[in-house]
Amino acid sequence: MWVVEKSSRQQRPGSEERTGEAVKRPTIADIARQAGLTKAAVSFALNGQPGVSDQTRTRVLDIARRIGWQPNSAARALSDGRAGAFGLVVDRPAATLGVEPFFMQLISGIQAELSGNKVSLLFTIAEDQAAEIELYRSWWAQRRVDGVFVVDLRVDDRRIAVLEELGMPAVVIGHPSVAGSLPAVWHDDVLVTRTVMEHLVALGHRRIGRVSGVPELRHTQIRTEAFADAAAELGVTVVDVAGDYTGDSGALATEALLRTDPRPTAIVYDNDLMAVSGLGTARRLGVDVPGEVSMVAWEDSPLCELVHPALTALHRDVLTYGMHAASRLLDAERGVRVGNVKDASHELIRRASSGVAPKD
Amino acid sequence: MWVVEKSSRQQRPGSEERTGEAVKRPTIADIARQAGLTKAAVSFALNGQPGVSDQTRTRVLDIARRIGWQPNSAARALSDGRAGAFGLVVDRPAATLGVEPFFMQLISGIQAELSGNKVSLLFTIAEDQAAEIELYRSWWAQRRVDGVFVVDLRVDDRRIAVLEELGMPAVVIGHPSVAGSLPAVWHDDVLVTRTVMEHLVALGHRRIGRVSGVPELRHTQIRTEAFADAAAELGVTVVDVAGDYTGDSGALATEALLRTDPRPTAIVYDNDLMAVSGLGTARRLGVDVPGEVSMVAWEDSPLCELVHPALTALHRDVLTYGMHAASRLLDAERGVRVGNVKDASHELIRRASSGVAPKD
DNA sequence: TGCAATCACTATACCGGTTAAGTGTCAATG
DNA sequence: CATTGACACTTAACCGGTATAGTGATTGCA
Repeated sequence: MWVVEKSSRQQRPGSEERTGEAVKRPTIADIARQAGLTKAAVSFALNGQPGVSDQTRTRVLDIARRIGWQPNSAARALSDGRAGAFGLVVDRPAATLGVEPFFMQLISGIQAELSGNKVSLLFTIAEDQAAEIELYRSWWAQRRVDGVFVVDLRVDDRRIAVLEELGMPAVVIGHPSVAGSLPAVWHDDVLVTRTVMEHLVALGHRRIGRVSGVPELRHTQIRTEAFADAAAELGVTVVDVAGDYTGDSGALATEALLRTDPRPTAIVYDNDLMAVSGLGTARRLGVDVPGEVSMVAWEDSPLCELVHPALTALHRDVLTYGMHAASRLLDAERGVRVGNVKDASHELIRRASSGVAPKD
Repeated sequence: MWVVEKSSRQQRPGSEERTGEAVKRPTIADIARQAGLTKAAVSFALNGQPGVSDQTRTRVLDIARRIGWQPNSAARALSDGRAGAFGLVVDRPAATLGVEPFFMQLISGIQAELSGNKVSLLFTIAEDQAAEIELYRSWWAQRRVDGVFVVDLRVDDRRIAVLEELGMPAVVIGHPSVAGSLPAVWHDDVLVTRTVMEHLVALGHRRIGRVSGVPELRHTQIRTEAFADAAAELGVTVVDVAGDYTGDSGALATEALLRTDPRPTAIVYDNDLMAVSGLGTARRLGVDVPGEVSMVAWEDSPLCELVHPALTALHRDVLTYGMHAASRLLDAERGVRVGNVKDASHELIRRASSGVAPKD
């Protein structure tokens, strides 16, 4: 229920032309008139094109600056056939979306790279993958974007084929193995898995629990395999339980793991929220962390430092990740052949939640 | 450091025209040719304009559907003078940004309303308010957006005057008192403050601590005043300490409050993160929650349910909030006189962290 | 001194839509 | 039977940029 109050402002965009100069935005025709030139000459001057004298160019630039001219994006887009914008669509339940700092940081990074290139970012949250694909088709047909960033790769991802079919420039933020012919910016999760496992094994852990993210995501699958491989090589055991990134699932999974016999002496969580929840669950069940069970979160956030004991976590520089993705997409859109980029791996930040394994 | 791998895909947008039909997107000229009509007639048919027979209209629509025509957004924008996009800029340190689900939910809501109207959302994270203002000017000069959503109102907010000067349609998501002539969508924080205070006073609390957000934000100021007023009316004491939404500040503020003598028996936090951190701090100091101190978070999130004891929190429907804001901006942009909208207030969700005040 | 090349522009068309004004055809009407 | 008007279109201009093909004046060189 919402209440409409007193009307306040009169906002009539259509009336701009009538009220005169105040809101009217200048065009190159205005500059041309003031400079006594044609539109073409002004365009040459503004774009550093040859065809005008230095003196004229300076005069044109001065006028442009004085009257605050900026190119009309629609006119330019129509003329040179590029929208000057990239798209990013996320489809995830809103519940898990907001809690993770990942997307905000990613967007910060993307933006940092794009703003210097006068490219904007269209950001949307879609209902499901079908809606996301429809959006791609429609953006492309309408020439609303020049390319897109693809996140949250699925094991069998329908988006890739669609983007390939459309011939739409795109950069995959995720593992190249399911990126088809699209360039990918990615982390080596296999390597990171080894890092975590070695850390835990060095502390004496021999039975390790893992609470995964949703199995449909490709990176979950990759990590699951990597944990199994690392366990085999290091001669230890890994017990997998599937979560879905929510606190609830983290709690349930933790409870299940803590009830197994023998109980794992360490648990790795696929995100910070499940780890925090797992920590609470352990306390509730009277299990000491890290005395009886060590805990590690894959993905760091302020949350990890805030709980007690503070969570050992795998940290990565998402901002830079976003910047790299953006710079790749800029290249791809400009027609540069683009390969995959492997970004720096997650770094293990040791905090209080992981320690030596308890003696039997 | 990042590694460039093998080159993968050849992506040359410029080569589309040469390679032929595969990627070429149809225009109304294509439809006109196939239908044996002029562009104008096709345009009338497509837009439900009079001037063509029903038979012709059907034929045109059939062709359009068959060849997958969608209007070129740039051409339409150039012609009718509207960009078909709104903007949302946030300037906050990335650290506090990501952790709060607020923006993601807000964007979800905005998007839900906009997508039905074929309007896109340009989303950007800016360095500071100056950068944000520059972005507004540039978006407007370039006609990139038809209007913007303004969030995080400051006590003395320079953005309002700029938007008014530009004559740019805008909706303020925040209190009308600093929105100038711009329409606002807002919550009645004064009312909410009373709700919280009455809840706590009913539980016997007479000395209440509050950890505020940054004082530069208008809503912080409003709440601070409201707490003081409510305290006076209810005959209790409120002790304010300023935080900055980070976990660290929440911990410090909590420690400060718990050291005062007499110590407050309840603490209200301006966001969930500081509340969670405060909870941890209390435990660290050996102060029982809610036995010795009750805690309430202003702003609910999965986090609040996840900690122990679960946090009593003020919940609001951010999705709907975003939808209302979007619908207002659509109106404003279309020239409808728009007033302020008061949205439903926060709802107090009672959980384990608040209880009766301890006896002296 | 004559012809070509260069310079600094102008004229014009185009991108893909929308829209005001004009045209030819046919049926209704006085 | 001539006039009117409605209908179903076409013509052409416009939105604000970019790009290509002229054009007149000056300069260079044989």
